[in-house]
Amino acid sequence: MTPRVQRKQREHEARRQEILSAAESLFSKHGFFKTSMADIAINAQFAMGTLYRFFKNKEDMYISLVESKVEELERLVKKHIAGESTACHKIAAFIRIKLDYADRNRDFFRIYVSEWSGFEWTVKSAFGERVWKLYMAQVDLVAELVQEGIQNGEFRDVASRDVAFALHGMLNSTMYIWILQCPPTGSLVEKAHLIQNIFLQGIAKSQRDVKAGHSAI
Amino acid sequence: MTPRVQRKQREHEARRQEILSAAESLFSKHGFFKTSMADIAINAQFAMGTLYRFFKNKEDMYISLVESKVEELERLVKKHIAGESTACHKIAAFIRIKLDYADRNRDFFRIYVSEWSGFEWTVKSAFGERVWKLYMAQVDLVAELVQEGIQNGEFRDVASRDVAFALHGMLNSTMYIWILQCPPTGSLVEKAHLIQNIFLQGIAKSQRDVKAGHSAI
Amino acid sequence: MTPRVQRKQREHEARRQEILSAAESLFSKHGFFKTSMADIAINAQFAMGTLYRFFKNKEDMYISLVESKVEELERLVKKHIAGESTACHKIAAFIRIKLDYADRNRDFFRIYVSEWSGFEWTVKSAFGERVWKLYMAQVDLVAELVQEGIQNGEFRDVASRDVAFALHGMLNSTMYIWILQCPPTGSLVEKAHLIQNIFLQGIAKSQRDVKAGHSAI
Amino acid sequence: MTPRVQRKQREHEARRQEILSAAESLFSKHGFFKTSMADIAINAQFAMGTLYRFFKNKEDMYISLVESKVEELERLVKKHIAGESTACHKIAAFIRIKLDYADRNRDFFRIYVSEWSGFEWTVKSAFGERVWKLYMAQVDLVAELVQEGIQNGEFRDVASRDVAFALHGMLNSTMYIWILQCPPTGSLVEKAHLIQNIFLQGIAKSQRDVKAGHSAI
DNA sequence: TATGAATGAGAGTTCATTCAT
DNA sequence: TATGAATGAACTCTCATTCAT
Repeated sequence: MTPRVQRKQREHEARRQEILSAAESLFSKHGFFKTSMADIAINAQFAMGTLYRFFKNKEDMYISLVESKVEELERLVKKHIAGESTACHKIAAFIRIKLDYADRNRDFFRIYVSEWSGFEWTVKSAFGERVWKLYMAQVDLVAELVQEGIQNGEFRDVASRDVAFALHGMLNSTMYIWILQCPPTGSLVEKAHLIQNIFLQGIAKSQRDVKAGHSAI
Repeated sequence: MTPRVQRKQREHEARRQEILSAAESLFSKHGFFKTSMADIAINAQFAMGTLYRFFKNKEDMYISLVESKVEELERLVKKHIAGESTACHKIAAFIRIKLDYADRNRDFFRIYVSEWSGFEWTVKSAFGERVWKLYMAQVDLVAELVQEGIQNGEFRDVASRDVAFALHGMLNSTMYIWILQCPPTGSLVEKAHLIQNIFLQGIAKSQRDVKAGHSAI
Repeated sequence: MTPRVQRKQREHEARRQEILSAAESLFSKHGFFKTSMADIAINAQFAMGTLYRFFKNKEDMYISLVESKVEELERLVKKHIAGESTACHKIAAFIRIKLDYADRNRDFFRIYVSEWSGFEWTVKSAFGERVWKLYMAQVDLVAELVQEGIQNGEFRDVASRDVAFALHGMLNSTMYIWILQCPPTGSLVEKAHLIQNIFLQGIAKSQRDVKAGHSAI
Repeated sequence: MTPRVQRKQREHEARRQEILSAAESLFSKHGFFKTSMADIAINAQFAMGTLYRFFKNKEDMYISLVESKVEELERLVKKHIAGESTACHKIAAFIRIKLDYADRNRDFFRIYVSEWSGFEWTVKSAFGERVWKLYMAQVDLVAELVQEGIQNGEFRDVASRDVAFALHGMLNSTMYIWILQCPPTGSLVEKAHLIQNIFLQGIAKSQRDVKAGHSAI
């Protein structure tokens, strides 16, 4: 009986992915609110009722979608960082991987970016919290790498968490404008060098501090 | 008769602001879709029909709100930048002013940040385009300052527009997490130095290029 | 003081007519429900509140409009019929006058025709009854003429009221299609002969009865 | 599976008819605008949303209602006319059938008559055009019969289309007053003879033309 | 007396979710 | 287990009418 059960589970998972895939395409095009369950059902070629066998409700489906992708990204990031030696290289790898992943998951990242700096209703709701934690895990990962670099003497003494947020912002906005381009020009990974340079030089041990912006506003 | 008409106009404008203020508070808390016109009417202490004397529809109200604030910000930015000499100082001022403005307009910036990297439906719609242009004007302003700095020899030769986007991303994400804090700790302007340092050092003429992240992913 | 009061009354009546004229144009174009009081106010160049000084409400205005025109028509009809000798000639005059009046009051007759075989809500309502009675007065007038003709031996013995309704139907449908023509071709009075001929020959003393339509349906 | 699908379709059609029936009753009593979708839903014993599974919107429902009935009438008319020999008999049959149908579809004909000489908004709208064409098809049918009669020497040389309109007007107004009677007295078909006589004698080859109504108005 | 901004009930329509089949 | 018709609350927006000025 076990192999039978296994097959069932595999099929279940396959269906779930089909639904998520249809949802991803629609959410990315129209956003959460302008996408209806009926649309998703039609796109996924399932009956509306069936969607509710896989997801508690629309919000759950949305969160599950984001969650699964962010988890995949997290796995990728961790795997590649492990192979790098210095904090500098690790962060460079992080930047590269994230942009590459966005490159290959345009639809999803349209959602991701909106979401990241987006819907408070999500952040606050019980479900949203799950995604929020995943986001924070990424920020914390970078923050740790920065900390590591500070201790190694690679970077100067900066507020690691703030700096981590700044990096995420740079990545998001870079991804964002690239995603908005209707026929995407070039690949997103090409931008990796720029971000790496700004960020790593920006927090590198500097011979002299930048002196700017001291007049009251 | 003219003074009478003037008073009417003043009162009209005052009411409009009351409505926008109520809308700002609600949109910032619940987002565009989860805020109903009825909610706004109650909050603004007007009848629902009255809202439609001031705004064509819900979207128009939302866009008007964003537009007016972004325009105000733009005016502030331009005014303060004019007083600075080098590109470096100008950008530093830009960073400081934007964070300070967010500091003083928490509700609005919750909307702003969501919006910025957000709703495609807004970007695409006729109204949204107006706001989108204002956003882009800000990006272009920074891009020009960067260009100026490159020519002055303050910065190295970077893609000014990409770099401008990166800065906006940093600012947005910094503002975002600060805004999310429920009892806001400290002031947002305190973060200005960090952003200034990362960004300006990040694009400064470097004695040595950063060498990182060349392994294939 | 009396002349002053008279002038006031004259002015009042003039304003009333201006409003009715604006209303006529709009009601005829869009119908009762699709015409708003705001539209009428703008068209009449009065403030909305002013309309309510002249008419109790929208329905009252509508009914007043129909009433005044139908009364005018009734006066015209009575005046011209008085000059004719036989029932035949009187009915012919009736037909001619009505078509001529429609010819010169296109806007109104668009309303009239809709109304005649139209809104039961009007017929049933307290106001509608006033108009309904005016309509019936016209039918009764024709019925009396027919009766007169029967007694004179001009017409055969028909149910005068039913026949009167039939004539009104013919007139209305003839007016209706003519009114619908967007650039009106020819004049409506030209159709008078046809109607006169059909109707008067139709109820004339016939040498032989029409034999038709006796099979069960 | 086919029988199952068939049953579903039957049930679907049955529900559609239930809704149309409720709508017919309400539209006929209160007219299009004074009948709300909520009223119809309650009367049809369905939820409001359900109505929209069967009809795109309120207008579509209304038009569908009129259309289906008018089409049924058209089929009936064509069937019965086919069995008659002379133009005279055919027109007599047309009159009889239409009055009989109105007799048996009081509610609907209250709508029909209003509609016929009524709502321009309907005539102009995309949907209304469909109904308008059906009306015109009926007029054209009669016009052709008249033409036939003229060529056969049954009728004198009249403008067939104008005459067809006149007949429709007679029928409509006859139906109209009968429908308005609150407890209906007698049957409507009884009036058929009168209309037949007036119309057929009215356009019959006359030994002498009617001479009337030549004085200027 | 004339104004027109304010009102708020009520309209048509949508859509996440349920449940009998 | 899968279905999709049915649900009905909630939405945005309209407009006849009122009333303070």
